[in-house]
This record gives sequence, C-alpha cells and structure tokens, in this order.
Amino acid sequence: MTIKDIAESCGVSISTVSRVLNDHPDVSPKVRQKVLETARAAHYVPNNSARDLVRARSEGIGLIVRGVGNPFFTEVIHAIERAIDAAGYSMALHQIGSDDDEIMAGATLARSKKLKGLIFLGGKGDYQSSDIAILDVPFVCCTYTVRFTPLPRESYSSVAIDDKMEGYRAVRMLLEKGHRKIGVLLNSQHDHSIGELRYMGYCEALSDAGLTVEESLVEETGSFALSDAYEATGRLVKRRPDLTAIFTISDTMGMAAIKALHDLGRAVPEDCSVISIDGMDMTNYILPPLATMAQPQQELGVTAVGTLVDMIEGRAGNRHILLPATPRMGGSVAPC
Amino acid sequence: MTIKDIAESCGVSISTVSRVLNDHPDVSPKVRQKVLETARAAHYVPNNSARDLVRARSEGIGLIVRGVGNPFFTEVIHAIERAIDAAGYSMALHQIGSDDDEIMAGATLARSKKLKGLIFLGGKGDYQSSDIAILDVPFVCCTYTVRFTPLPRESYSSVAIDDKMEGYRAVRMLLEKGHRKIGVLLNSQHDHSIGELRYMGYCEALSDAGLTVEESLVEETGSFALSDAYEATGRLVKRRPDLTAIFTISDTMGMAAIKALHDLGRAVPEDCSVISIDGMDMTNYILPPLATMAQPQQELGVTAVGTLVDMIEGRAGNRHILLPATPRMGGSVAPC
DNA sequence: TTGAAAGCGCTAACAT
DNA sequence: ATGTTAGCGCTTTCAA
Repeated sequence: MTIKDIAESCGVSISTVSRVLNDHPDVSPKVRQKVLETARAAHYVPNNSARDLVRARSEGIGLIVRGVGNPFFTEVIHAIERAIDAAGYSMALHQIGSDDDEIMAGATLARSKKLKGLIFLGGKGDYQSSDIAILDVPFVCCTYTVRFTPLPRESYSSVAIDDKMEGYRAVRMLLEKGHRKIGVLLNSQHDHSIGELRYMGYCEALSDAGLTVEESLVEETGSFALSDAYEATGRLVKRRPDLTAIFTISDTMGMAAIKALHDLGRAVPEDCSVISIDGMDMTNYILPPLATMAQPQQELGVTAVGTLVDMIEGRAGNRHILLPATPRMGGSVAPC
Repeated sequence: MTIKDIAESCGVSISTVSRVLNDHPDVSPKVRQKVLETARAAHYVPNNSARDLVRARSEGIGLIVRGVGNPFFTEVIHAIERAIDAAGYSMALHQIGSDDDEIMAGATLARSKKLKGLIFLGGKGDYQSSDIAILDVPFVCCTYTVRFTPLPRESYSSVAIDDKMEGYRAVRMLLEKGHRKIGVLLNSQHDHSIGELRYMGYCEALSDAGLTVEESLVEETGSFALSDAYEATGRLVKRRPDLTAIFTISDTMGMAAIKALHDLGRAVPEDCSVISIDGMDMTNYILPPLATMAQPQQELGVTAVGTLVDMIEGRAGNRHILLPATPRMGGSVAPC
C-alpha cells in the first residue's frame, strides 16, 4: 500500500495525498478527510526510506550508543533526548554491538537519514584521522576515552568527566581515611578504555602519597560482568589479605566487590572500604550504599547536546569539556 | 559523494560501481580495484535509505524494545540477537520511548526496511484488532502482558512467563514459610501491565490460603523507579508495622524495599522477608541476595526467535508459549 | 564484462 | 486547490 494506491482509490493525485499526510495547507477539507479515511482503512504505513531519501535535510541528531544495557547510560540518554527535543531537533538512537565500527555506523546513519550531527556515547575513541574523515557532520564524543586517540584535538569535540582525575580523587579519599594498602579492580590495564584512565589516577594518587604501586594490589576483571568482578575480588583478597580498601573503576565492580568481601567474611566498610566511580542511582540502594564519584549524568547529556548544537548552528567549533564528578561518601568507606 | 560520483571519477557506469560495492561477480579485477580505491579515497558511505528502498526484501527481523535501559531486557536482547544470527537473519533493533506507539513503530520499520518479521519486547499489549491490522508481517510479543488484550489469540504469537502463576508461586513460598501478613509492592493495580498480572497471583495465593487481601497491605509505587519503590515501602511499613514479608512485582522494587526496610530498622530477612519476580543477575550481588522467581531470559529470547522464524518460513502459525520461571530462594526470605 | 534504463516510494518545485 | 514532473541514491533486469 503506497500513496499511489491511495491516490488512485481517492481519485486524486499523489501530491495531494502527500500534502494531506504531511499536514500541508492548501488542501480542501473534503479531500483531506477522504484521503485520511482511505489511508486509515487501507492500513497505509509510510515508507521512511523513501521519505528520508527525498527529503532535503532533516532536523535530526543521531545518537550512537555502544552496547545495549549499559545501565549507566540510561540517564545520560534520557538527558540527551530531552535536550535534543528542547533544541528543536529530533533524536535518532542507534545501538551498535561490541564488534561494530561506531564511526562507520554513525556515518551511515548520518548519510541515510541526512542528520545534522552525531553524538557518540561510550566506547573507546581509538581512531585515526583517516577514520573520522568519512564523517561529514559535526559530532561530539560523550563519556569517551579521549586521551588515547591519535586525533588532533581540534578535529572533534568531547564531553566527559576527567577520568584520571576522578580516579585520583577517589583514591585520595581512601588515603585521607588512613588507608595505605589499597587494591584496585579494573577491566584491563592496557585496553585504552576509561578504566585505564581511572587506573592512572590510582597510580598517581599513590605515587603522590609516597607509595608505590604494587602489582599484587592490581587485579584485572577482563570484563564488566558482575561475576568477573566478584571472582577478581576473591583473587585479590586471597593474594593480599592485608589490604584495607579497594578502588573499583566502575560502580558495578564496586557492587560485586562488596558482595565478594562479604562472602569472604569481611564486612564493608568495617574490615575493608570500597570506593568507585560512576554514581549510578542503583548503588544508592545497596547495603552499604556505595561510595563513589558520581558522574553528572544529566549535565553530561545536556552539555553534549549544547556543544553539538553550537557546532551545527555555527556558533562554535570543536570543544573539549570536562565536567566534575560529585563525591558520594559514607556507606562503603570508613577510616582505616 | 554517491556511486554516481565514483562512477564518473572512475570512468565506469554506476551499475559497475554498484556491482563492486555489493561484491557481485563479473567485474574485472582491474575495475574492481580501482572502484574500491576511489570509494575509499572519496570517503564514500552508502545511503541505506536508497538501498532499502530499492531492495526487494531483506532477511531482517525487527526488534522493537520499549524504553532504553530496562536492565532486565539486556540479557533477552542478547539472546535474541544471537538466535536471529544463528537462524540466518539479521536484526534491526529499534528503541521506542514510553509515549510512542509500538505497533506503528513496528509497522513503519517493517515497511521501511522490508523486514520479514517483528519481535516486540516488553510493554502492554492493549491493542485492538484494527491496530494490529497494519502489521503485514508475522510478529511475536515477548514478555508482554498478553492477558488483557482484546485480540483473538490466533491473531498473534507470544512468548513469556506466566506472570500470574509466578506471582502466585512467589507468594506461596512466603506462605509456606509461615508468613501471613504479606505486603505487596506494585506499580499500579489497574494499568494492565505485567505488574497487575503478578498482583493477581498474589491475590489468588492469599485467597487459596484462606486469607483475604487487605487493602492496607497493597502499596502502589506509580513507577519502576527505585526511589518510588523506596518511598512506597516506607508508607507500607508505616501503615502496617505488623507485616512480616513483602512481595514485590519486580527485582528493582525488591532491591529498593530491602534498602528501605533496613533504613527503617528492620533487618531482611530476620524481621521481614522480601521476594520478587525477574531474576536479574544484579540482584545476586546485593546483601542479602534477593529471593526471586527468575525468568529464563535466554530461553525467552531463543523461543521468541524460534517461534517467529517458524512463522516466517511457513512451518507454523501463531502460538502462545509460557515458559516457567526458576525459584531463587534463600537470601531475603526466611521463616516467619 | 559492462552500460543503459527502469523504477523503489516519496517530496517539492512548478504549473495550472 | 490540485496535478505534473523531476528527481533522491541505489539495485537490477535487460542489452550489448
């Protein structure tokens, strides 16, 4: 069923049908009514591919998210959606799998839907200049590992927290509570992910406090799965039963660590403190509530959209914005 | 940059370029090579709208998910994706907001991308026959509230747990532990959502045990937000300090309830038991671990895809499949 | 092995 | 107020 069928069935031209369906003026009420009725009765459904193909340019902004079900992003996505709406644009959300190439996905989406700009949420920005050359619309990387990219800073925008510094601050808080044997849980030391940056903060905080980073205090989980973090905590504690605190590079790992410590007979925070980075709402509801550096999820989204819209509307060029996290203390952290 | 530009730049026709880009045979190595190089150098990105418009029919299956960031769906989505791949199809994931019309979204997606079938994940199926008439491909509703739809059962397929029965079983477990004053936390009693079905199970379990459903033991949260469940628990306990157990219709509510009970000075499970339905992996890692009726997330996804593929390939018609949940006991439930 | 040509379904000038 | 027409970028016959 196409507009052509409806046109024939109504005895009008396809342009009239198109006008009705797009709420254009200059159609007589009678014809409008009839077309609408016919379309409904015939179960007409528009073909967006045809629409997108012919429309000059949309008012759309694409949001490329790596991986379904990273609960941390939920809030950011909502903020982005609201901000995009408020700015008078519409959002096209596109999820990609862990194997997919986000630049290619973004480029294809932008081209197919004639988008005005792109926001990349999450992921590692390990790209070359030649990779991003296929993007012909402005884009901003939100909560991206941007430190490791070989890209010139003026070739893209970014909005995120200062992962290294927040890692530093988190560990600093443990140090201030008197902890000296501080373990760290991270997905990987060398994957150029956000975890690596936060780990760098850990190292620097220890170093600034006159401590050396002991390899036996560092444990890799290999993933962000709760089960892997749980097991990694077990290995860590077994190897270093003397540790008094653990810094985990994400809230989910923090949760798993608390559970693992409990199962190993160590109360949190009495026997061992735990602190992380993220500030997911959920971790307010566990026992004890997780101490963490809370990312400004709303603001990250709003700022990403603001930055992008400024670029789209020619008010600004590429910018790199670092937003501060807010310490959420108590709960899983106690003095040594 | 279109294939036309590449064609001109290479001195060949657009059909040759199309052939190269689609890995068709019958193109001389030289031309193929040249086209590929030119395309790369010119940052050519295909326009999927144009592709979809002209292609006869894809091998795609659409997955319509209501709401980003329902963590429960993550596992199901992964299972669905794997199953779709295994069946030789490709998945087109489409997220919709809470206000959007999922039938319309599905119909548009199916039409625009010429999909072979659709899976609807989550949501309420409050539709009329006239609504689903616009869907011209087979579809299956996965983890849907299917009980309230006025649709004839032979007009659609579904795969889910038996929400009412699992609610019954959960409450039954509390009864068997000697609990008699059992509160219930649900989003709404009359929204025709899954919560209402599970609540019906609660009512029937009490009734079968010779108890009456006391209104003061029923508390609505109004949403699935943790904060709302937390506050609702506060109201419930304040009104009925004599209750010894709470049945929550979702794991997230169960989490919030445990935290609220703790903050109110009631230990779980010593002073009050909590049981829910869902079985999210996360709730294995809270303290105490949440007792729950665990949905078979993998199997739900696999079965949904299997059912749909059977329909697509003409091996079967519409079917309704109910999968059993698995009790996960201990943790937050103790004898009265 | 390659090219010309016919659309896919729709929107948007441009006519009338 | 309505119709005619020219594409949007691409795939796919059909010819050569």
